Amino acid sequence: MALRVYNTLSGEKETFVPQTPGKVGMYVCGVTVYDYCHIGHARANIVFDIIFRYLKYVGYDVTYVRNYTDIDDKIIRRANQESVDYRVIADRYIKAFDEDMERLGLARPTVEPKATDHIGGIITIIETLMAKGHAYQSEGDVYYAVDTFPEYLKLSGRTMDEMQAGARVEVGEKKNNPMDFALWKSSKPGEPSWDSPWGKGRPGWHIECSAMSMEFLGKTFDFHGGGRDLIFPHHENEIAQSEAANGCQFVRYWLHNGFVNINAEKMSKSLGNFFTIRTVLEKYDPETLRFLILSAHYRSPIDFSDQNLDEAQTGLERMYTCLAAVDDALTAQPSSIDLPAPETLPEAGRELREKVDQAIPRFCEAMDDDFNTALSMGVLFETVRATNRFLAESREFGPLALSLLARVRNLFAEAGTVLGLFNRRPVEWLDGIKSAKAVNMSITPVEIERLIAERAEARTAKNFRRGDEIRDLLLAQGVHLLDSAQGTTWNVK
RNA sequence: GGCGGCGUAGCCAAGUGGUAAGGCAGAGGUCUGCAAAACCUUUAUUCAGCGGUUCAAAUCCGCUCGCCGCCUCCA
Repeated sequence: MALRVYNTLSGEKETFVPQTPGKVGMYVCGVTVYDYCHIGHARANIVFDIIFRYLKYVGYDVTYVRNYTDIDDKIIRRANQESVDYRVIADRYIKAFDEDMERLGLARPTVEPKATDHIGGIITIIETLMAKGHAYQSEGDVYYAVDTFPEYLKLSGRTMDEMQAGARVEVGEKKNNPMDFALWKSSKPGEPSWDSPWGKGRPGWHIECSAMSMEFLGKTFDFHGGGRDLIFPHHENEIAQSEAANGCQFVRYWLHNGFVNINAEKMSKSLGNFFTIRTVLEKYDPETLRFLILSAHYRSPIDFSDQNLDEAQTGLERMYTCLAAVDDALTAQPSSIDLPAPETLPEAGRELREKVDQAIPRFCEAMDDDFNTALSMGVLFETVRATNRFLAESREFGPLALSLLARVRNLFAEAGTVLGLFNRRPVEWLDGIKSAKAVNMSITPVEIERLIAERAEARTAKNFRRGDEIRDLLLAQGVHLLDSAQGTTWNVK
């Protein structure tokens, strides 16, 4: 089954054929580093992290480039506000971004270039564009003349007329056409600047991506990704620059992720309705956030709320609880060889074996269909149910059963390398969730343990009334007791 | 105003022509001294509404209603 991806350029799902067999070049627009990242950034980065991981998983040699935009108006403004060099701001938020992505469990891209390290390449492209008549100088600035590129707006599928109809047309006296955009901006005194054939200045926003992608991936490469909101103008302008300069196709498959919404509205800085990644991670586990993001298709909008995060956590707990039980069965078994002779699997076992046999193929089939993570997680949940059933119906496990459970464990580990989940030992993850919940309780774990001990004595003495009193008392505090043959443990509701 | 997308159970969500995955929540049951977890059963004759095409539509077409996005920095 071949990988099929939705290409924004064609508006259709297409079978992916790499430019060079066995290799993939992929560029994703990173962040402008002037503030902490919010959940929208988390989604974009997680989505492309999964795509990166899956491409590697199916055997491609992937070169993944994700840039930092470290020079920009907003960075300069922020630097002025704090009266520091722009570099201080850029470096601070690059560090913050790296920390956030690390906590979210993102795989490191192959290259993470900074715009300011590629000024030379940027200038070269602008010179080429000027030489070819696609750009013109105007009062120290250099603009791209969109009229010279007939295919302009092919990505967003609109026409110049449609774009301008009703749109606020800012009259840029410096521009020949209001739709023209800056390739190079002259700098005001005191602003960061680089020398160029057009005087001191800095690059426009779009040109850096053309320069960096060409540097690391060549003139034509396979995937270019980013949020939907980058389609216009950013990606449209990148196409105009790169294709006009190089005279060949820029990107073969354009991928765009959907937004994170708050109450059905786009989360954004300008609306002020955003949550930073670090704020969310104070309360929720990184894998929980990842789970929530993976539970919807990457192109659909996703609503962000505590309720959705809570549900995601419950769902992940279900998976981890199952894996913990599998680990238990796998390690708690006597290693002696005098286990029951070659057993035949009970019905639940045969059903599980069937699920296990199909799990990875079905998982891949889902991922092959434009990275359908929501469907792929459905496959995992079905495996969880079959596993739990088998566990619940088996008293003891023979070699056949144990090898089946080991396969369950392996398939989750395998799917986990693609989804970026199940990185922790199940019991550890569950303990982490438990203690996070316990923070909000009015009772300490020590007290809970003491009450459990008292209850155990009462129960031994068949004093169930006292035992139940203690259970109810703890329940009132949100503590559930779990009795088992091994003793009593507790969990937080 | 122009262009585009979406509307699937109480909630989240997959499904783009063949008769509705999965998760959460709910109900009943098994297990348990009682619970919890787990398991079993159950919860949309129906996919915003109305019409059309087809042997067959949530899936294609048209219209209506509602929500959202882009057209300006934005993941």
